[in-house]
Amino acid sequence: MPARSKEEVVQEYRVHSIEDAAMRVIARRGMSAATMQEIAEEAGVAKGTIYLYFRDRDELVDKTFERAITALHARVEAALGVEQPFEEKLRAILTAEFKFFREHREFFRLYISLRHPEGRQKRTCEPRYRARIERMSAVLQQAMERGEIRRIDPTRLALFIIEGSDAIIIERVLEDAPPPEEADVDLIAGAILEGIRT
Amino acid sequence: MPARSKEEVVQEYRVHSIEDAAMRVIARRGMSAATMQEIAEEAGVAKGTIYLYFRDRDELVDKTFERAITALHARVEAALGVEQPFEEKLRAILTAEFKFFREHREFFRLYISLRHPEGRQKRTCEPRYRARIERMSAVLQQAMERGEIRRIDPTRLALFIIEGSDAIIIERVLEDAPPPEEADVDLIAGAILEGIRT
DNA sequence: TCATGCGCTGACCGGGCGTTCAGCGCCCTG
DNA sequence: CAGGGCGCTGAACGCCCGGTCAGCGCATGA
Repeated sequence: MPARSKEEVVQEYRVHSIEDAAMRVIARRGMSAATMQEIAEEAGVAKGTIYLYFRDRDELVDKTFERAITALHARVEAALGVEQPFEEKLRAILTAEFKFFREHREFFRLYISLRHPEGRQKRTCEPRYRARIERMSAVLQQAMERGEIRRIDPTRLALFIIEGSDAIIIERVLEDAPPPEEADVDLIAGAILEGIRT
Repeated sequence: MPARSKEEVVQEYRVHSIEDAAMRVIARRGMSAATMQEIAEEAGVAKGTIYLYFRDRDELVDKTFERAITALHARVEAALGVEQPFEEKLRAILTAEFKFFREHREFFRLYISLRHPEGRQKRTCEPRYRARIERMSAVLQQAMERGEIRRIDPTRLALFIIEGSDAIIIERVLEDAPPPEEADVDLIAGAILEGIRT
């Protein structure tokens, strides 16, 4: 039983094509230099067509970000087991994020641009980013309650870990031949768990 | 003996006024929404006047960033003693950066925007940012040679620490009543030196 | 095969912004 | 006090880009 009519399938296909095109153009031109014209060309449609599926440029960018970061959240959530020691959870999160950005290299610039929104454009983007922090914060808090890690302001700590890791993830995206993922996961997990003092 | 003539003094004053105005406007509007018109009004001059002192918008933004980040580097350098244990160096760097961004709150948005440049605009900005990483990397490397901290890829580690700290610094700028600076310095230094495992 | 309409197109519009430059007035000098 | 030039001004210019819409052609169904 096809719950979705043929029209809906076509519609969804178009929407996704355009979002994918937007992501690629933003990745290579940057957020502010990405024009509707170029996005349309990249998607193989006319400029006007985009406006049949998205109200305006903001909505297109918003929805594109939304879809990607929802996928990222899902990936992280799927990697997290229920009864896992903290170290495994941390490594699972990092590994999931590394893998996600390896498979979606085009996403990184959109992500960079929308973490700290400039003008308006905070409808969906910034809350979604904050949700990443809050998720990590919750994991940290749970580990503190279990006595696995020291008691430290979990939100601050989450911010520190996420942004530090993101910096390494972005660096990897820009590198021609990044080191193996386990090496960077070990580096981060080791530094944050054991500290760097000898 | 005035090495600088009156004209030079006036010129420098104008240049600085305009740069300061640019920084304030970028802080409140965001990089892409900051117009030459508004920067001119903020500086109390006509739009055309800006072009007597800067070739174009890019040069203005560039020079503004340059001046601020040079001041930041100087502040960090001044805070670093020669023969200091690593922990003190790390705390000195963090404290200097916290203090700098507290006194130059307007700088943070320019800093965010130019860390990862979009189009061209990499003449001075990105290298200056990389220099921050390299400076931290050098401090880490020295500490490794002295056996104060474990041997870990110093550039990666520097990236992790700087970006993690920057995230907290930016968070503080956006907070109405941030916690005492020592609290956040302790958090970062503690987490990175001793780790968070109990 | 023809009529219908729906989805797509892309030329066009309007506004905004960076950049220019002709002129104005103030200061400095003789 | 008169003349000149230098620094500043802001109206005007042109480009660029987001957004629109009249019309075209293809698929569909009779």
